[in-house]
Amino acid sequence: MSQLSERKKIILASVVEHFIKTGEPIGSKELIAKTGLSVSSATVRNEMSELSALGYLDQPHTSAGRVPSDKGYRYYVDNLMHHREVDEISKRMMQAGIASAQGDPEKLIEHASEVLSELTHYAAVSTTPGGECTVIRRIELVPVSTRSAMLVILTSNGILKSRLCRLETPLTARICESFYNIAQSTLVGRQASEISVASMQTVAASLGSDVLAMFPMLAAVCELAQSTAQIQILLEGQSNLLANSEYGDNALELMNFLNKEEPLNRVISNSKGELDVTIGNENIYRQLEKSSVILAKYSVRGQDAGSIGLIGPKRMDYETVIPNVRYLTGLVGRLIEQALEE
Amino acid sequence: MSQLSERKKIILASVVEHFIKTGEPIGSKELIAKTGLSVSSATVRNEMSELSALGYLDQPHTSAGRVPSDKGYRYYVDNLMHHREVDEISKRMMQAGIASAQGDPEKLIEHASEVLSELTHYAAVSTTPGGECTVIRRIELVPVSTRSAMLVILTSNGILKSRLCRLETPLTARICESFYNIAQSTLVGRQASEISVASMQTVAASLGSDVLAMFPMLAAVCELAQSTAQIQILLEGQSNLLANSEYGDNALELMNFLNKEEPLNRVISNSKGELDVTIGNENIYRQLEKSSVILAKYSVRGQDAGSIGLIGPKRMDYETVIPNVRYLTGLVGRLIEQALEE
DNA sequence: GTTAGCACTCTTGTACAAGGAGTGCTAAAG
DNA sequence: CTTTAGCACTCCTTGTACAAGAGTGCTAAC
Repeated sequence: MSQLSERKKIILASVVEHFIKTGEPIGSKELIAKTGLSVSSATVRNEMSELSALGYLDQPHTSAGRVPSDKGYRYYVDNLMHHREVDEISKRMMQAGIASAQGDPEKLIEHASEVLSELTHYAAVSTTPGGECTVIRRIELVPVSTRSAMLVILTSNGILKSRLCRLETPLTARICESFYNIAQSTLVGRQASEISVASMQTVAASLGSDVLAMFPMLAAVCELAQSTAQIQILLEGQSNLLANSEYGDNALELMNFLNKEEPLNRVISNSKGELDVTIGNENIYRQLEKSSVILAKYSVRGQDAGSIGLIGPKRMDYETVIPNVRYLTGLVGRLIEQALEE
Repeated sequence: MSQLSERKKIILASVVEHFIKTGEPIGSKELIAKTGLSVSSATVRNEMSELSALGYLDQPHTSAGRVPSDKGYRYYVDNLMHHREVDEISKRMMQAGIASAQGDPEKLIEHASEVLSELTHYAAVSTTPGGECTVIRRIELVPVSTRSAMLVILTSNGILKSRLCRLETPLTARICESFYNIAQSTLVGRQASEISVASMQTVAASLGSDVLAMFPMLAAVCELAQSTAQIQILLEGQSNLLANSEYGDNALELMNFLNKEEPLNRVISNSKGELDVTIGNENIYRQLEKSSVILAKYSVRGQDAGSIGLIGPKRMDYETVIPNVRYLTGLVGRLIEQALEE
């Protein structure tokens, strides 16, 4: 299947690159001018005809030039494309863009998405670290007034969240201490996702008369724990997609699709390897049939922590964009690790 | 200037309402059918002709029907429109949408924007509370390990922010205490926006040899204070705008405009009254010439705290949308106040 | 295997006519 | 002075026709 003649490879690569650059089909004559092949246009036509028969090229209509099919893009990405070095300016931009958010992993990912979409002019998607492996590391309760307190929670992957908590009854020292005991014994060291309303009820049952005073705090800690476990999906720079004329009237449909949590979640979790490119109809959703999705995982301490990627038209500039995404995930992983050092 | 005959008012209102509903111009004949006016089409034509001369109506071309001009919309909004009651379902949706975020004013505003854009199918903009009047209410430092600590900051308007802070030297009890003293004496009670790198340097100067150990914390507290003072601008549901065909090719331009912080900021801060409608070219930016902006302020304890509003095509459904926005700002203000009660 | 030549196909742009919707004006009626 | 019928006029839209241009596929010769 990957046994294309050298010449076919040159022709296929040329069609893909031309289409990526211009968005226009290319004909046999123009292709010769571009590649410098020393054969006649008829020969190229024969080759293109075979490439069409093999499914690598499409024709918008009988007498237009050729454009790459999904299979053509796939072959290009897997076998023909050069992986460019990330240029210094882009590296700087990425570093500068996320440096300000060190110490807060969620902000870090947000900034990373922003800078990536700005750099590439496509839409960036990403997931914050979290999920199953998030463990509660620390819980603090700080009284603010007699009827309110700040609750702070820190997780193993460096996520820090806090919220104000209003109380039904005055906060006594005894209640405070009791809360600390509970936090220490039944919450710290646990997976954040385990801490549900149900598990709180077991705790509450053992409290006797303090249950009323404690209730708002337990509810708040529960909510807070869940929000740290919750992986957030970020979408940045969607408006970049509008500049791509291939979407035309489908732009609205695509936007609506991207703004729905659940399918987007499935798209992201569907990616397999370290870096994964999904082209057109390879996507599980019809709404992405005109798009390519590039997704790379960032890892923290050797574990997959989340993904950062791009969504754009199939004629994305793969050669420069893929290295960018790869570089960025590396950078993000390292920065999160740094923040976690003891 | 507002002295239009009753009949002219009926006609103007009818043109506006028809255009809001259908997006199409309306002619004299169809207008009679719609309004039930018992005059001939020629009479209506004369009236329309005068309304055009007065600048309330436009003609896309000589032989099309009439559409409202900016001035026509203005007259409609100011004098002709009915203010509908907010229906129960919408009220419920708004309440439900923001209830889950009580206790965190920023989340509250975010959810409010989401629910508003969902409800109206326009783009929602909003600003979080903050700005000049934000006063630091409380600062806490919680050691996590020898080399890191959590820093928590609470403001007068209920915003609670925290971040992890990495230290150069081990955290001793003395350093902790020293930090508390500084926080208590020079930070708490101050306006958050006053706390700049410069003001920190004055503090640092008085520290002697502890300055090195203290530096990361001071930098962090400074950054945190500034981020609480910083008003955030939220934009939600931009993709709703794509469904409005009047934008056509300008959709991209509009989106790009809306995604820039600074001009959007100016648009919002430009609103005057309690609730402000800006139509088409009344906007200070050309990019909004095809849009209307509705902005309402929410207030906390009698002070303006921020704005929530909508951006949509000029043919927005003002009658239902304006009451919605007004209701929502009321709700938001009350909820923030509740969270602040001692 | 390669190439020149040619008929064929399909898109794009222009031109033009027919049809329709709506106006503005005039002159007569209320 | 207001209202109305009537009519010519304008402009958009739709459909058709036609020519130009680009590119292909095929055939036959090299």
